[in-house]
Formats: sequence, C-alpha cells, structure tokens
Amino acid sequence: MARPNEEVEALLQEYADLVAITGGDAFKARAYEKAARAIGGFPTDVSKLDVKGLRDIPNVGKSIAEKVVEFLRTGQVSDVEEVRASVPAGVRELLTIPTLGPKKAMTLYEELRVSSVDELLDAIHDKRLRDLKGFGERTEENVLHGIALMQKAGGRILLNSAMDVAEQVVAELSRVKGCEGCAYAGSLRRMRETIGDVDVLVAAERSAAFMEAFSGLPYTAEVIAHGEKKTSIRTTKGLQVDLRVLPPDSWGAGLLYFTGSKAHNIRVREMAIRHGYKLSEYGLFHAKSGKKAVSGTEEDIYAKLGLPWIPPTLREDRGEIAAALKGELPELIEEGDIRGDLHTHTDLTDGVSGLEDMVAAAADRGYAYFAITDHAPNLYMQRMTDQKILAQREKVRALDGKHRRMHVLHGTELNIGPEGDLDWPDDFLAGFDLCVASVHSHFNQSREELTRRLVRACENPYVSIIGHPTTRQIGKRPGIDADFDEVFAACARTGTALEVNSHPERLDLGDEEILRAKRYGVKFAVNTDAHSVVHLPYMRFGVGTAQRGWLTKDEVINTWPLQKLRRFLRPGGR
DNA sequence: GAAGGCACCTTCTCGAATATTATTATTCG
Repeated sequence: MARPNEEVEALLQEYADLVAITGGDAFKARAYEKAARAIGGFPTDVSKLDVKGLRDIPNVGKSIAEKVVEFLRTGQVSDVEEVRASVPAGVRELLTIPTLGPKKAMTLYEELRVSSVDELLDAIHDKRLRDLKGFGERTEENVLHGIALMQKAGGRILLNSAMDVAEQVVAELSRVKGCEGCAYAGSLRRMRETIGDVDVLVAAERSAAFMEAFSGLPYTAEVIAHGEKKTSIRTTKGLQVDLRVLPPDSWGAGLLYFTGSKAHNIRVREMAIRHGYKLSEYGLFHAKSGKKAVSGTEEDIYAKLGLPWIPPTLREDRGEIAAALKGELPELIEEGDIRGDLHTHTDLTDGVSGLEDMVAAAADRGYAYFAITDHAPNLYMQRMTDQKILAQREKVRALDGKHRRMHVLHGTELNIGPEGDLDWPDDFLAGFDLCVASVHSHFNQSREELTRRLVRACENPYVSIIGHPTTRQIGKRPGIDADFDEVFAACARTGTALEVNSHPERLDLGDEEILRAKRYGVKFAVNTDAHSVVHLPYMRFGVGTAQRGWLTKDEVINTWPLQKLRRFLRPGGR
C-alpha cells in the first residue's frame, strides 16, 4: 500500500530494533537503521531494482540488498522472521514509549515477561518494577507519562499516511465503470494534523461494483461493514476507511456533509433552517414542500444560504461563517503560490540526498529559489565544521541558476543553545544568505528560560526564521512550554519569520498557534525541512496547515519574489 | 552490517541529561 521503499524502510527499522533488543552488535543495528533511512529517502522505487541496483544505494551492501530482494519476492525475510519468533511484537512496541529503550524493554520482558503496553501498566500498578535493577520510582513516573502521551494520540495516524491510502483508493475507484465522481472527504480534506479514519465518496447511479472493488483491494485486511450505501474496511495497517456511494445529483450535499467538521455542519444547518430549508447529506430541501432546492455542488448549497464557497481547511467553526457573510474570508495561500523552500538538508549532515540531487528535484517542482540549510556545529552529532560549510557554499554558488534558472541560496539551520546562544559569531553568520534557528534539546527548561532563549534567537539580526518553533512531535512529544505570546511579539518586533514546518510528524507551528501568531502581525515561512528529495512534496501539508491558520500568501515570505525576500532576509532589512 | 583502504581488517556520530547507586547504564538528539 505504501511505497515499496517505505515498507522496506519499516522492515529494516524493525530488524534494527530487534537486534538492539536482543543485545546484538550495536553497530549492526545502526547499519540497518542507516540503510532503512537511505532506502526510505531514495527516489527510485526499490521494487524495480536488483541486488546490484540496490547496492548502489548508499549504506546498502550485499547482505541488506539480498534481504530486500528476498522481501520483495516472498513478502518476508527469514532472518527477520527468526528474531520475530523469539521476541513478541509487544516488546518492540515498548520502544515507542519515550524514555524506554531497548535495554529496559528487554529487562522487562526477561524478568517480568512483560510483552505489551497493557502488561507494563499492570506491572507498574502491582509495583513489580521496583524490584528490577536499574528501575526506580522516577522510571515508573516517566513511563506512565509516556504512555499517557501515546494514548492521547488515540489511534489517529499522521496526515501523509492517511493521504497515501486515500489517494490510492480514489485512484482505484475512479477506474470503476459508472464512476461520475470520486474524492476523499472528512478530516483529511480539512487537512487536520492527524486522521482517525478516511472517508471516500463516489458519485454513481449504482453502488454494487464500487463496494465489490473496495472490499477486494489488496490492502483490505477486514471488511467491517458491507451495505448498499456504505462499506467500511480496515487496511492491513489498521486504518479504517469508509466508502459511501451517492447518487450523482447528491454529490455536493454529500461532500459538504462528509467533509465536516461537525461543528461547521451544525452552523450551516442552522442557517438553512433560518432560510426556510432543511439540509441533509442528500441535498438542500424546502422545509414546507419537502422539494429539493439544490444538491449538485457545494457552491450551489452555500450560495442558496447567501454564502460563498468556504474552503474545507476553514470549516472548523472558528468564525468562517461570520467572515463569509461579511465577505471577509481570507484569500488563502495555495501550494502554487510557493516560490521556494527555505529549510532543507543534504547528506553533508543528516540528510540522505546529495546537494545536486536536492537542487535538481527542487527545480523540477518549479521553484524560483531554494535554500540549502544544513545543521551547524553545535549539533555535535552532525560534525559540521567551518571548512565543510564553506566548501558547500562554493558548490551552492556553482549550482545557482544551473537548473531551470532556479536561484540557490546558501543557509544553515542554527541550534538555539540553552542560553539562546547560536553556533557561529555574527561575522560568520553574515556570510549566509539566510539563517534558520531552531531548538533541538533542553526541552525541559523553565518557561522563563525557554521564552528568553527563543526571544534571544529572534533578536540576532542574522536569524530570519525560527524553525519548528514548538519542537513538538505529533504523538511523541509535546511542544516546549514557552510563553509563545512573548515569542510572537518578539518575532513581530525583530522581523523574524515563524516556520510552518511541513513534515507530517511536526506541522509546527500548528493551526492554532498560527492563528494566535497572526494577530501580532508576524510573517511566516512554510518549509519542508526535507532530509531527502522524497520529502520535498510534504509542502502540501505545510500549506494545508497554513490554510487552517487562515494565512494569505502575503503573510508567507516564501511566496514573495526573490528580491522582496532578499530584502526581508537582510539584517535590519525588515 | 557497510565502507574504505587493502585483499582482511578497522572504524563506524559525540556529548549531555537523567536515573541510578556500580564512580555506571541508558536514552536522546
């Protein structure tokens, strides 16, 4: 279902985890992790490659290439199956709890036979962890905290995973004979940051063929419900997908209804009643006669209620109806407005694609400009040096205008230290076209310290963008506890843009913070933070999030022409 | 297990933070 590269990545990562859990060679585990990342970020479909082609991927050698071939041919790998047999899947699940790593997970399994999150909760309640070597009261607290965090995400999945499934289902069903329309709706169409289940709509006179095709999709693991109007399945990855087939003339009403949000629908229905109508998923009807007024398109229905069409990303009952009535809906930013990506990495630090590949891929997306912003020296593990970044600058200059005349900017992603300090002195920073600055560690400082830290970074004249401002990771880690109102005010004062990071695990800032920040008159930059050419298309999720935050293109610096952008990037130029 | 220099052997993020009690082990970025 997912790209074969992603399936292979998941398999190799699983094997790496299992090697670590079973106390195997740490370097071997790391070798599998590196190969997993390289394959996940590799642009060519691995199922089209043989052993030789696979070995051309960096960090993939003979042994891993052969395992990949075995997997693609048979659907499994004997070495992986062997370890799977000795370690229950639930033990690996324990690794997803923050503060629990492979060593502690194995201790829990060997000493207490704990092999699931639920069993771990039981063990903690029975106070059985206390007797284990290396476990104490704080360990219990941290584990409980971590589990609570995971459960809050409550089975919802990330936007990109849901999108992959939805687009494949839509493509499949669009090919079925009699299909007059097919689209995904629900929270996915509204671009919410996590998705509970996927809703797909089909417009057709007869439903049977669609229900058949849907139930028979290769990644359908279980058919939950099978009826004339609605069929629900669960995919092999556990995601529920609902299909509804509507008569073609109910398309607009159905799309409106199933897109939601519930709160938005209630508002629209109330308006319908006030106008003497009744609105359902089948259409807008005259209340008295019961005759249908309109139902064909969303525009028709909104228009009858005196409203312009409202973009799905705004349908959250956050004032969109009042704004629409006043003719004050924002002219939302769209993906086509983006002229360049201002936060990306290469294999000089932790990316997996080379500089030239990144630049070529960006040019293929039609960008007018593109910034390379590899990590700076204070993120020690990336081993950046002055010499390396200056050598990269030479290469960047040579690539400027070489691909479809796209301008290439040389930047860096600085690390905001515990005191708000940055990696390089100002005279060195002056050599970059732009600097992104981000927090990467020390998340647990006090609110005052965190706030001061971010404000100090904003105040550096060479810092143009604060990267992933809250540093949250969806379902894994909450954002840092800074006083963001103070940070937003500092950004407005100093002319520092806030990033809307498009990576589906981040989406940072999120929609609600964008709405708050906007009120301070801050500018934004919608960036991908791509670590591979395959991440560049994540831009759509950042733009979707920006739309949910009611952003217009004027507020987003990377929709601007290069000259205007350069003025903004110049110290004191904002 | 991969990759580089060499034909088999060596190196492969590094440092901080945290929880633990062992002047240590584990996790994280």
